[in-house]
Amino acid sequence: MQKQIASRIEILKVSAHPVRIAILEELSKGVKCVSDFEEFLDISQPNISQHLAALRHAGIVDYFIDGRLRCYFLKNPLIIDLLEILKKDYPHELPGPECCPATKKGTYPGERRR
Amino acid sequence: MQKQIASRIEILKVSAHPVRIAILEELSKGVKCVSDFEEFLDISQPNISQHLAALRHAGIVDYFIDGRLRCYFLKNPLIIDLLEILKKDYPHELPGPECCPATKKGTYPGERRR
DNA sequence: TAAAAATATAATAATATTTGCATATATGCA
DNA sequence: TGCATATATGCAAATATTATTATATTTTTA
Repeated sequence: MQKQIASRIEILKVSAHPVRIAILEELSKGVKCVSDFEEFLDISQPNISQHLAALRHAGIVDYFIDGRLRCYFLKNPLIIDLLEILKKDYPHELPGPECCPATKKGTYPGERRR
Repeated sequence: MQKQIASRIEILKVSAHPVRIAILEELSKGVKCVSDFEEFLDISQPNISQHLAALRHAGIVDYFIDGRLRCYFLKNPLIIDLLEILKKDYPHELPGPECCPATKKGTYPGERRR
């Protein structure tokens, strides 16, 4: 596996958490400071800071300082595409192989001894 | 958070593992049975089965049976888009807010007391 | 029918993640 | 300077994930 893929899997892993997705969704709309998140996330301030720290350490977000506010913003462009996938409509499952998945039996298409 | 989003975050979470991404990448090329995975994944057979079980339980893959082979295939269409994101080229970071992130100082754009 | 092949399951141990709570730091203001 | 505000950090407990090992199940073949 390439290194780049590995680091992107790490990005996925860090993002794949309900609170962190909610944070990222908000940040996709614009800059937000920590107490903004307190208004709509039903978790403690330290916990919010911890999630933000995880996102920061993964290079997903960054912040600038305004007085005592930390103003967070999105940094990693992959996140935009990821958020899109979460909202996209997928009307059907993928088409199964042309065997008979209904019966759960079929013929393996690969080269294989029996 | 909507239920659908929550279940998709679960899909992400299950997928965000190097071995499971390698499995999904292979399955995106076509049906594969468990011993096919043994040929290029450097982990034990039981561990492969466990990863496949995790993917099955999440509704990401399914299988049909051919004799003693279990022929796995991709089921969830979101995975195709996810794999694409992992390979896509992202040449730059997202443009920062129009303040001065270089100095890490700036002015919070939201409505807030100081 | 017994053995082999392909795969799954179960139990365990090691490790990582998550949260809660207490406390620390830094800034602005009286 | 001292206090309030905004946020971060450290640590412990609870929980979840991962890999390992042993064993079970199913199907084919001899």
